[in-house]
Amino acid sequence: MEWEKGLSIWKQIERQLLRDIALEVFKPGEKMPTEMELATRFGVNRHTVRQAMAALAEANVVRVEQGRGAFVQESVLDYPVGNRTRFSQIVSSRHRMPDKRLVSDKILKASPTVARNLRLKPNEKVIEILSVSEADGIPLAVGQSFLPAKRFEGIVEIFKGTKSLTEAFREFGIQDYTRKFTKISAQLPNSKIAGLLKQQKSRPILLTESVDVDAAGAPIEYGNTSFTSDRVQLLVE
Amino acid sequence: MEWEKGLSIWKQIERQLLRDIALEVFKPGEKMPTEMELATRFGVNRHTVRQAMAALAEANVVRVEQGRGAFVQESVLDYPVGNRTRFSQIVSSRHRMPDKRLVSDKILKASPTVARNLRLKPNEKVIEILSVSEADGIPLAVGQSFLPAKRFEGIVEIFKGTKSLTEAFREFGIQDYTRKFTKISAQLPNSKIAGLLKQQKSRPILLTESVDVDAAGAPIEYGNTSFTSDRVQLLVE
DNA sequence: TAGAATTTGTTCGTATGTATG
DNA sequence: CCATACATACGAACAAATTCT
Repeated sequence: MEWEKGLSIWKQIERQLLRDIALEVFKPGEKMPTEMELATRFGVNRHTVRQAMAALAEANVVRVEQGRGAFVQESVLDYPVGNRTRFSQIVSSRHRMPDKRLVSDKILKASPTVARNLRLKPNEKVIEILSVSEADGIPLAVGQSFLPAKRFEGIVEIFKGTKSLTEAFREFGIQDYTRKFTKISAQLPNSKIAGLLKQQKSRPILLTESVDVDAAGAPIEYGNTSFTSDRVQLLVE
Repeated sequence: MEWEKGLSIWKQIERQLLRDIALEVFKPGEKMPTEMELATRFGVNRHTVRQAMAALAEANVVRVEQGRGAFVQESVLDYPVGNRTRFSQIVSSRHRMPDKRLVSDKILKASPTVARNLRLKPNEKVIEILSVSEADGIPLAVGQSFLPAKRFEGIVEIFKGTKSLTEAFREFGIQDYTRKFTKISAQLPNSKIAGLLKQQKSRPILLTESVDVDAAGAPIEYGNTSFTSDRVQLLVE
């Protein structure tokens, strides 16, 4: 590579790498060449490459993981958190194919937390639905939803067909519902969640805990959603 | 320990540990005894203790880290994210002593991101303020704020006295301001942030990116805040 | 910074009790 | 009474992450 005068070499390497990423020579999510490989390719010292990479990492273009390498950051999806959040609308408005895949469902007794949030008596029956939300086949979130079993008997069958809880609720006469609150925390995923999200166990997740209520204010869903922090960020407006 | 009939041993151990935590025999944030220690103390197999611990971890009472041990979860502070979030009000309303400590401040040229969010021309001067927010002397968040230097010349001195940006803004004639948006992501902290938050580098942080605007809609602050995910969760209502 | 020690995580296997039909 | 399934409990060995020396 020819060095341009008056511009530091690491800046020029940074620019070149930025071009390569823009042109998808290195694709989002993929591993970049090692620092040594890049150093030989550019004919410079490894530290010069490191300076360029540090700038890219600072600008959030790549993500460097000790012992594993550097990875091109995927473009993050802004996921609005509000009182009328609907997954399919959000994703398709970004020109991506949404899909919500049912992983498992069962009927069980409400734990104290679930009972409190759904305003049920302890040990009342609830439906637990585990699902994975994807865009273009890439998992974005894993949701664990709890619904009062008495009120929503048979909802799982409808959900399987429509792949949307909003639609399924409509079948039960709920035209509209709103988000009562959303609590957001950051955690490291357990093996199950990491597997479903197809991500490293060492990468953090955004965990939301939320309650949806019907027009009358009665809780209809309590859920935890685990978002991949590499591909999603939450947006409050 | 005497085993009660008709109740599985791991359930009884779970109850006992829960009592110990409630009575602060094991205090929030502290390390629990190792599984082996507990197993000998209760006179059972390590697996039996693990089952009890798994239940406590599931209920979010403890947090288990491979190679390190189990820790009692600290009570988390609900930090509201809205368009009128004020740090000192939030913390003191929870009966805790808020403090915002200035770490550093400098004047520098706006990076592209900063310029875009503050609606400045690239390379215009901005004030960068790095601060740590604490409650009862425990760090909760590290904030990096950028303000237009031209408009807020000398604000750092006022901030040093009042320890509140809200107050400092008032000195500049800004009676009221609102949050335009907040973007939330999860990351692992770099060494600097981890050090300021006094937390492990392997524990994730909640990172918010936000812009505040004055009554006329002009951006007055662009900032990134890193919250300890162990002691804070964000709340959207 | 290399290796030993510590601690939790996972996977075998075995045995026992309990509920169900 | 028997067969089956499931949860409980113990034991041993090894993997993986972290801390100590």
